[in-house]
Amino acid sequence: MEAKQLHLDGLAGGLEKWLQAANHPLALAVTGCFTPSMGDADTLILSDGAQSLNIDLTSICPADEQALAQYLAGSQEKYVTDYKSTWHALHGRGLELNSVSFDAALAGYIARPDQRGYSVADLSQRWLGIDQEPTGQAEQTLLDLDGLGQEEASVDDAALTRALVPVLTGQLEKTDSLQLLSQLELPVSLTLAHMENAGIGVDMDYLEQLLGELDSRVTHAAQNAYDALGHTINLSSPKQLQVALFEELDMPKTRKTKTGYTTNAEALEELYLKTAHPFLGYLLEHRDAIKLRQMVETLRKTTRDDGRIHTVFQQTVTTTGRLSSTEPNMQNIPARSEEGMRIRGAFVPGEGYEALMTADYSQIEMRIMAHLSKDQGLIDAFASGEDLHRYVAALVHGIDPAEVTSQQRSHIKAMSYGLAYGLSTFGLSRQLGISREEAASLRKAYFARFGGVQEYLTGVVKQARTLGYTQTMAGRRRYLPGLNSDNYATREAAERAALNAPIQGTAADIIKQAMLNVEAALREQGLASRILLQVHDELVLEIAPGEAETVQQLVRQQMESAASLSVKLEVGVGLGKTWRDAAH
DNA sequence: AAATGCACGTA
DNA sequence: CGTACGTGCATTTT
Repeated sequence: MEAKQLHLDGLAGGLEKWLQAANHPLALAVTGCFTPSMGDADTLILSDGAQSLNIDLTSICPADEQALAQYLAGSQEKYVTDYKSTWHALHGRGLELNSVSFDAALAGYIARPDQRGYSVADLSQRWLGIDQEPTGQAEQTLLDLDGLGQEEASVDDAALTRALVPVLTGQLEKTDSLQLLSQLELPVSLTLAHMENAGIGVDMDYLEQLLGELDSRVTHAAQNAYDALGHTINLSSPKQLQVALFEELDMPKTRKTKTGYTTNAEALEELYLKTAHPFLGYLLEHRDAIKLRQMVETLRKTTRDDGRIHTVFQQTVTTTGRLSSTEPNMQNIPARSEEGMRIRGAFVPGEGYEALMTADYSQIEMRIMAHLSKDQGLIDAFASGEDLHRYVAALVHGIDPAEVTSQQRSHIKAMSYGLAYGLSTFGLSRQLGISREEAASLRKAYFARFGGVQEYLTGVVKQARTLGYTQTMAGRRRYLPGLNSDNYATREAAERAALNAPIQGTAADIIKQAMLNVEAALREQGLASRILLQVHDELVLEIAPGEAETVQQLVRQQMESAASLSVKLEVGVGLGKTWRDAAH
């Protein structure tokens, strides 16, 4: 773990000096105050249930310093890396702090999730019209634990944050978003802090063995590729590949990109069918192996001394309300290929735990579509208990579910999923390898049976054009100025985004609520099992000895009741010694 | 050193 | 001509 330093800046500068002198191990940064529901923006309130401490940040006195020192004395160590962690650092110790700039950052995000940049400087510029330093200044102030001259800048941050309070509060009220912030996002932030602090266990021996294997795969594939080509090139350079493929080997040209011709996997597969040149096979093998190798290496490097990976969940990044994950990204660990799944085998329960559990929503976006569209056919499809795509295919083709061929089922499956992100008949035909006419008639047949879905989708876009934004079930908005663009491509892209945002966003609302429910229920029942990861429609939990059965029931119950839709929410649960084994 | 483009992993 | 992301590498720009 990193060395701990204490840091209080801004209006608490007096405290900072005192605590530095006392060489206190806790890192803590407070720059300003934002309380959407209560006032007292100048007061720092620490409370752990047994006692609370109020400090007037505008007039720190020695008595305040004494009280805070006493208060902090028993707390466990934390470190601060950004606004969220500032907030987490306090909440993670069972304290409540009503008034840090993290709240302002989240409030700014809720007010306009389509815009990026939620530092105090960004927010002040946007909402107060105050041009401060270029972006990044505010974070640097927080991060610069040893910095000189930070006090003055920090005072500005604090003052700006306080000035933001009424503006952002008003904005949240105006957009009916205060509840979304206070009842969902701020509580979820605490859950995320717990998950990040917990991290996920890594089997380092397994990972290193995997790395060795992949290394040799990379080496062999590269050597074979060079032999097939007759000389060495940088296989990772699209530019050099283009020379080799389209000039030396004189292969047919692929789809154009801005800088030449694509060399992506799909195009290479096609070239292989046309030319059967062995170089292409080795190149694809090299691509695959080097990608996996690089990913394993990243995981190895980011595993901390405690043998665990502590990802960071970003809460103010996506336009739809989903989380994202960085350092490393734990939401794109391979799951589809057999080879890729081996990476999931590296994630294991840590000491004091006996298993990992995955719990994922089954077809949550289609269920949300059924609910939002009120399409009786789709609602019945889910109520029937029949396999969804088989059932839908049977209706579309007017046959018995038992007569549906596997191709019919897969085509309908692609069509259904495509609806949620505005897939065109052109795109559908390309994806399924059928003609545009066939794709168009499939779409027509589909909407003949599921007219409610079509009406819903066109209605979403129409409403978004009128209002300027879409909305999720929890009231999360996405603004789409592109809907009125003069540019055809821009407008079309905005329409697809408008189709997708309420569906993807509502799924995000639901799983966030589920995370709160699950965590609360685990705590309530005194269980030691805990949530480690969220992957959009899936939770990964670490299971304490003897708790598997109880937790399985609890998780399923809490996730299924996170929202009340006109179709049932179904949750699949898997248990295993590794993340791979816990998948199902 | 920073920005851009391509490729590719996830839901 | 398919929504939402993050990361790494090569290459280009500053």
